[in-house]
Amino acid sequence: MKKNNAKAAAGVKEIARLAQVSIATVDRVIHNREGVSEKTKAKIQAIIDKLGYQPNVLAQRLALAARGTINLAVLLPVISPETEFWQAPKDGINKAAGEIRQYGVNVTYFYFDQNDESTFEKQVKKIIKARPQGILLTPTFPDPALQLMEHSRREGIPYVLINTDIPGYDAMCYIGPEIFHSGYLAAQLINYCVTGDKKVVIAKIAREIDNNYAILRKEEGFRAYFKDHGLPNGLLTLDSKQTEYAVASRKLAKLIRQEPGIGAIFVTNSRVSLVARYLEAAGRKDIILVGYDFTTDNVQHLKAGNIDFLICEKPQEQGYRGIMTLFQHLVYSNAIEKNYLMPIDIITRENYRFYRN
Amino acid sequence: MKKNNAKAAAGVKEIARLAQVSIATVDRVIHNREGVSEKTKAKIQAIIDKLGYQPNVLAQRLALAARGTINLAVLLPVISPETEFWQAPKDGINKAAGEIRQYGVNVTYFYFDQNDESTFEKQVKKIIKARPQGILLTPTFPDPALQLMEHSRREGIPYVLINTDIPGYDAMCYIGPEIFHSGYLAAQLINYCVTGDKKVVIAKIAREIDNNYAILRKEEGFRAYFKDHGLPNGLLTLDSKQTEYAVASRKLAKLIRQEPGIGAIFVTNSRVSLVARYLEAAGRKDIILVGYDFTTDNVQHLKAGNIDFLICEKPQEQGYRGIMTLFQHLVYSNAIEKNYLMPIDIITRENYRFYRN
DNA sequence: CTGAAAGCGCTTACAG
DNA sequence: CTGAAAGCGCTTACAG
Repeated sequence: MKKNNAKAAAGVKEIARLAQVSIATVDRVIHNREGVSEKTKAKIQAIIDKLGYQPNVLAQRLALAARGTINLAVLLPVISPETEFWQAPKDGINKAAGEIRQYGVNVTYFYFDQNDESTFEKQVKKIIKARPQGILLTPTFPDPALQLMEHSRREGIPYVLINTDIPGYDAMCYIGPEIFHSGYLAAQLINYCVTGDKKVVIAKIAREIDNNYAILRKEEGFRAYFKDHGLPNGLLTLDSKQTEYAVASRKLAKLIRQEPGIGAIFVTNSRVSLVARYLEAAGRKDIILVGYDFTTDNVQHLKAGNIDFLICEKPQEQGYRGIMTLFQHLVYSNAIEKNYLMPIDIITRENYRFYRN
Repeated sequence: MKKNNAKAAAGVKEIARLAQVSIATVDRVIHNREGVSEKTKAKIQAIIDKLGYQPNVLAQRLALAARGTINLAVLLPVISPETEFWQAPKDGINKAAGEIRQYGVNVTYFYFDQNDESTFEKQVKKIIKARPQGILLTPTFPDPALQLMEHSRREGIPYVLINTDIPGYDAMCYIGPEIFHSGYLAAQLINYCVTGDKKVVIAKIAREIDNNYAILRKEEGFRAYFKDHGLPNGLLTLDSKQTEYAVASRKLAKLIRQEPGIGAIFVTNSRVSLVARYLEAAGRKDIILVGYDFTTDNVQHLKAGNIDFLICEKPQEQGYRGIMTLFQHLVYSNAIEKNYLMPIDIITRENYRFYRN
């Protein structure tokens, strides 16, 4: 029977008593503030070290509550049925905001249209004007995003990127998946499920394919896996810049007609439900389908057996952690971890029930 | 641009001012304590409701720090190379203990030997004698575990079960996986990877197979899947009550020799590394291997390609959450969620790098 | 360079 | 039934 801790931890008062100084002076030493003689400082520091002093975070926060409000800006896509994915990060952000609201933290949302770069630019300008103390964003449009990040760096405003990184740019903090590996993993799963005589399709269904870094990078990872482990009987491509079911399904139908022996389809984003819907309608339960994100539609199709694997990277936690990172940095000067890579979760019909975003 | 919150939240002081009473009386109403006239109570409650008052948790906790120490008892297996799995829950418990230590919470460990029920019984007696305010345990041996739980129920001591539940017993709180589904999922994965002409092996390698509920229940889930979805060419069994490599591998070798056409092996616990080691030595990379837990050995074999899938149920989080549940119940009278089912995570060679226990 | 005092928002004896 | 006051451990003007 071992005790985990013995005596109650000593606080500033006890340190002050031992050093025969006031607690204000102790506080100065603890926070490395100016205006303490070397001698007193050394004496106090020695006692702190000896006692293994750990500040009471509760009391710290409570005392800090006296300080003014902290304003955080959040730049995300508007949430529509088509962008349901973003509800999850938003839920996480709201959860965090709720927890730290009582410490005087304000979270303000700035929404842009994923299909219109100019709305992103407009919101960037608004954020700059609002002068928040911290920023959470997803860099859907790299150019204006870089502009915001550069501005923040100059002004000393911390920011956090979620969901997607900007390749080649040394961002202050990224919280999200290693996208390349995410595609790599998708290929591994398919490789397990499909025999060597089958063809595999990479489907990219998005308005903006060519400058969507996430989609392109997932494809790279996917192709890399097959390059490393031997190719299936063929790697086909399906691109659709129109995201309506009618269009996407027509293209898909054509491809399947022209290319017999398709064993699996990998959809690089949450639009996998469109493909699922088509396969269901066409009665093609034999084709393995892998895609992204724990959205209502997708889970429905997973349940029905139309989707085999969903890959998901805890979007809610990304939002939550992003806000908390900013908060802890601003309030406690905690260092910001440059890269927090999320787990790449595999969801199937048999474990989705227990999944937590 | 929507604001998430407007004015700073009102506190007890403001409520007292508005109701023209003292904050002590406000406090009484907030906590539903005796000794407030109906009239005052109603007046104060109305103001609380109108303001949507939310207590400042920080201040609450800080004030509570004045109260005495809370003692929590933890009943877990001793950690040896063979039971490395338990390091993870312990890490989670230690993490939680560290966070709440400053609020006067003490965590005391009681260790038993997984292969010796009498050590479990002995520790149960010790715990009862120690009179902790809360208990965290894993019911490896159901009988003495039930004894402890019944005792706790009578005494009004909250307890939390982690990792394994006791079937048919209505425990106060269980934090862990739905074990049946865990086996079911394993079967699904194998079903994806193996063609119908192959045989599948269920390997149970443990000193105590017959009264190990977790192992039996996983097997049930595993078999149920194949019953629901059609059987492979044969479902074989490998039991070994000796957990040394020499013995287990000999049995395995014999089975593989006798039964050609084995396509996959499912190991119902973390001993999967023994099988991995054998398959590697025998050069049988063609056999799909599925097992449990993110231990050093297992991850090594995953990396090397000897294990295909590891199923893992966040053991660290189980420990962390278990302690936090007790803490929050004891300090804030938070209700205890009866069942907190952990996600059933799938780990492969391509995503283990990003996994967080 | 140092200290006394007020305050963060809540809880708790204690007094009436 | 109700209130004044002290205290949780820390931070911060302010005074010297």
